[in-house]
Amino acid sequence: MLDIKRLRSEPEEIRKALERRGIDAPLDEFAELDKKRREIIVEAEEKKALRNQVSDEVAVAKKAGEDASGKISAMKKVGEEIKALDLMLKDLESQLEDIVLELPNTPLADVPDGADESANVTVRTWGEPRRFDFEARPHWDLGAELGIIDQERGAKVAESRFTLLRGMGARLERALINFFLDLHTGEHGYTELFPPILVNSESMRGTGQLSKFAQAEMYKLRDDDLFLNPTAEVPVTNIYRDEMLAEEDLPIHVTAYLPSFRREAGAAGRDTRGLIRQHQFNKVELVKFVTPETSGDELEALTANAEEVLRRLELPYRTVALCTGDMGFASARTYDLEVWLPSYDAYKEISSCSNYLDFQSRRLNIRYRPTGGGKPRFVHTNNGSGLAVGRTFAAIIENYQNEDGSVTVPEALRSIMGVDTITQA
RNA sequence: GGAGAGGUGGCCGAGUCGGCUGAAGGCGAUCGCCUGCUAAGCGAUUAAGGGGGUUUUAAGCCUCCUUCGAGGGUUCGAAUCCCUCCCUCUCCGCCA
Repeated sequence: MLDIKRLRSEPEEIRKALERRGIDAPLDEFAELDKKRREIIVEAEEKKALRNQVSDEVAVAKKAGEDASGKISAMKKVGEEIKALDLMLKDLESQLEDIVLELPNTPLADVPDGADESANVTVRTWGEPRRFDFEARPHWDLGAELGIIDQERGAKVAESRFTLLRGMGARLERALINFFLDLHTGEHGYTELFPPILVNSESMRGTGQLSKFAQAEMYKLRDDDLFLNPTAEVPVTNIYRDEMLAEEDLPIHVTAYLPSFRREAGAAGRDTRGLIRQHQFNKVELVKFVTPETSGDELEALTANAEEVLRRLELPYRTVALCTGDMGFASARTYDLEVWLPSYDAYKEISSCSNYLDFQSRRLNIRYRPTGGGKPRFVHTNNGSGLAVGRTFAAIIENYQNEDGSVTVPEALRSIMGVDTITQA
C-alpha cells in the first residue's frame, strides 16, 4: 500500500503517477474522508483526555475517602460520546482503507509509459533464436512422443492443466530445480528456504493476493483458513511479517523452490497446450529484503541472477522493461525475462523481476532499525522468478530438439541428468 | 483429538484483591567519560503508531490519544475481571 502521509502531502504527484498507469485514483474522496477522520480524532481525543484526567481525580478522591459520584456519572456520559465517535472513526477508516488498498504502486520515473505490453521496452537480447533446418515441433508433441509428458493422465488424476511427467521428463523437472537452486545458493549468495505450501489468509492478504481482482485465482481449502500457495513470493515474503529487523541483517537474499497453484480462472482458451499455463507448476523464487537506498541496484542484480540461469542453459532470451500499464499492482519497476519459444514463434515470459520499494513491506509491516539508532524504516522488497520450471522445461525441449524427435540435454544439466540426449524410452 | 501452562517493549523478563506501571529489572543498542589498544567500569538516553501545536520544509521541541496475542464485554477507569478466537509450550493419543 502507498504511504498515507504521501497521499496527504503530495496528492498531485501521486495522481500524475497513477495516471501513467491509466488509473484515475479517487484522491479527492480520500482527502475528504481523511479530513473528516482527523476532525473526529481531535474531538474524540479531547473527550478521552478529559475522561482520563477525571478518572485520575476519581482515584484520588476515593483514596481520600471523598464522594466522587458526580464525576463518575458525568464521565459515564462522556464515555458514551466517545463510543459513538470511535464508531464513526472506525467506519471512516475502513472506507479510507478500501480506497488505499485499491491503489497500485506508483511507477518509478524512468519506467516507460504505455497502456499495454506493446509499449514495453526491450533492454537487452541474449542469444539468437535457433534456425531449424527441419520442421520444429512444439514441446507438447515432442514430449508426448518421447513419453515424458503425459497430459491425458494428468487430467485423469486431477483435471486438465495438470500434467504427469514420466521418466526423463520427471528427471528433467527435478534437474532444473536443483540446477536453479544450486546456482543461486552456490554462486549468487542466496539462502535456500523451503516454506509451507499452504498459506493462511493473513499471508495472502499481506502480499495482495486477496484483492477482489486476484482472489478468483486462488485455490482455497474448504475446512481451513488456508490456501494453496500461488507463488513462493507469498510464504517467503511473509516470513518477516510484523517483524523488526536490524540493519545489520540486511540485505536478506533468499531463494525457494515451491510448487505453485493457480486456478487460471480468467485464462480459458489461453496457452491451453503444453506446460506453459498449468494449475500446478514449479517455480524457484528469488526474494530480497533490502534497505531503501539499495533496492534499485538490488533489482538489477536479481534480474541478472535470473538471466544467468538462461545463459547457462544457453536459451535465447530478452529482457523487457514493462511499461506502466503492464506492471503488476505492487510493482514500481518490473523486468520480464522472455525466453525464445519456437512453438509460439515468439519470446514468452519465464520470469518477472520487480522492485516493490516499500509498497509490500508497508502492508506487511516489515521494518528495520537503522544502525546507530533512529526511527524504524520499512524495508524494500524485490522479487523475481529464477525461473519458472515448467516453462524452462518447455523451452529446453523445443530449443534443443533434433530432427529425429530426440532432445539434446543442455551442457549444464548433463551431470544431473545422467544422459546427453533424451530419447524415446 | 484430550489435559494443563502461557502469550508484555529490539530481545529476556516483573507486574492478581482494577486506579501516577506505557509498563520494575536485565540484555542489547546509542552518546559521553575513562583507557596505550581491546576488554571491563561509570553516567545518560533508548517502544511503536496516530492526532494537535510550533517550525519556510525536514529534523527537533511541546502536548494529547491509542497499543501489554486478536476481537468483543464489564467499569468513571483494565496488561490486570468476563466471553470468543488465534498462536506457542508440556504431557497423553495418533502418525510419515
